[in-house]
Amino acid sequence: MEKHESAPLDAKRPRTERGRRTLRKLLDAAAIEFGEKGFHEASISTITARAGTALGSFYTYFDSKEAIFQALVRDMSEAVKLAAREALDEPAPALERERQALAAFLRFAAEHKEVYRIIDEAEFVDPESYRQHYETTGARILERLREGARKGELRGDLEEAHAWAIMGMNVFLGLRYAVWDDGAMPPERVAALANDLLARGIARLAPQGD
Amino acid sequence: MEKHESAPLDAKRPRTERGRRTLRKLLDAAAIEFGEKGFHEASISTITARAGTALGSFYTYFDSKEAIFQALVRDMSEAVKLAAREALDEPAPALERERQALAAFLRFAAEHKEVYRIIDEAEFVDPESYRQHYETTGARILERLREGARKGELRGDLEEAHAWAIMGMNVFLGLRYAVWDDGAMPPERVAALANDLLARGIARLAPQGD
DNA sequence: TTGAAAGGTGAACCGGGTTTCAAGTTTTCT
DNA sequence: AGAAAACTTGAAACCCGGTTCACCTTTCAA
Repeated sequence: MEKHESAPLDAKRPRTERGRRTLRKLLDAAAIEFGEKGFHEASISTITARAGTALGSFYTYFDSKEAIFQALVRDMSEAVKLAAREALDEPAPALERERQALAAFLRFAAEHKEVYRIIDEAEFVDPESYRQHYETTGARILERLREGARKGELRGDLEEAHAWAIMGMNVFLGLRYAVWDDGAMPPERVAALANDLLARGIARLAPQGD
Repeated sequence: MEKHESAPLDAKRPRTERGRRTLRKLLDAAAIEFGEKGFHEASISTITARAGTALGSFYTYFDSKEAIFQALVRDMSEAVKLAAREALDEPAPALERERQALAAFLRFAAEHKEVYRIIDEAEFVDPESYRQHYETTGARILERLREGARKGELRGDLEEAHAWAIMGMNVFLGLRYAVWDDGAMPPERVAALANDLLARGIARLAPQGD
């Protein structure tokens, strides 16, 4: 079986248990380093120092600084996805699910601020991964909305833009109340507020549907 | 795009008409350069080349690459604010105003993608300015919501988090439909969809207000 | 047991971009 | 007009971190 060049790691995949451990250490160290300092301020020598390996070892696993950043972004995008999936295990009414999803996201963001920062910085360091992350996330939200519509709980005319609106809401609330001001407002309260906005809108008296 | 620098430029303010022109040329060139390449890839020598001045002249006006970036972010934050204010001149129902504000923002973002990119990158290059931009913007939205509540058009329990939710919505819709996919959907349509979400929520049947 | 492949090491290389500077030019002020 | 202040210039100093490389150690499979 040949290696497709889809992921840059293919050529450099560790073949050994020791190798896998080192790769993991590098990734973990990079998450901390990039999370704390951002891409530019971060240095590979600091990453290897944190990981407790030699500078040269870095290049056994990654072709460049960009490469490890990309690997990290995809890793984390996956982690976020999994965290969300877990929080949505049990079936529930559509709106309730959105509330749970946001609450879970807020808790996750508060707990892993680096993740937040790194994915955001991907907009500039690795635009393709950034785009992919949000397109995937948006698609998952839209899927939930459609399911809600199917069950008759949500409006039937919801489309991609609605999913993006919800996603943007969630991301900004995460930035403000989980990353910047962790603890000012409990995730549950923020999620409840946002969910209520989603459910009723902000108008004084809800008008009839058309 | 006026400048009322408070801090770092004071020592370096131009005293002369010629100086003012050069400063302006540098700022304009920097907007293009940073917008196209991002902070990292951008280089001061390219900026001065674009501006048609010598490399050394740069340091007559700015202490560092970071300094000009910061000046730019504040300049643009101001520009966005002004564009929004213009679009909101005439009084209108609260919800209608939000629709207009979003439509104006989308048009502005499509027309000035660099602005969008630069402000976003400030999260990493100049966090303080970034924070300030969004806190100010959020405060203005909240102010509009409160006014709407005062007039009896909006719910009375709207708070900062609601403003941030709306802001996040707007920003993400701007990223998706103005910056990435300009023209896929006209600003007016996106704004109408989002506004409708704001007005009614996404539930199938709108429940009563409190 | 042993050779080959995988992994580890860190000093040195290297390029490129920021920043400095000393000398020139233009503008302003008296 | 004359001198000081403002501004310009671009070559070169400086800095710094990414990347390479030749050699060493560990793991693995036959």
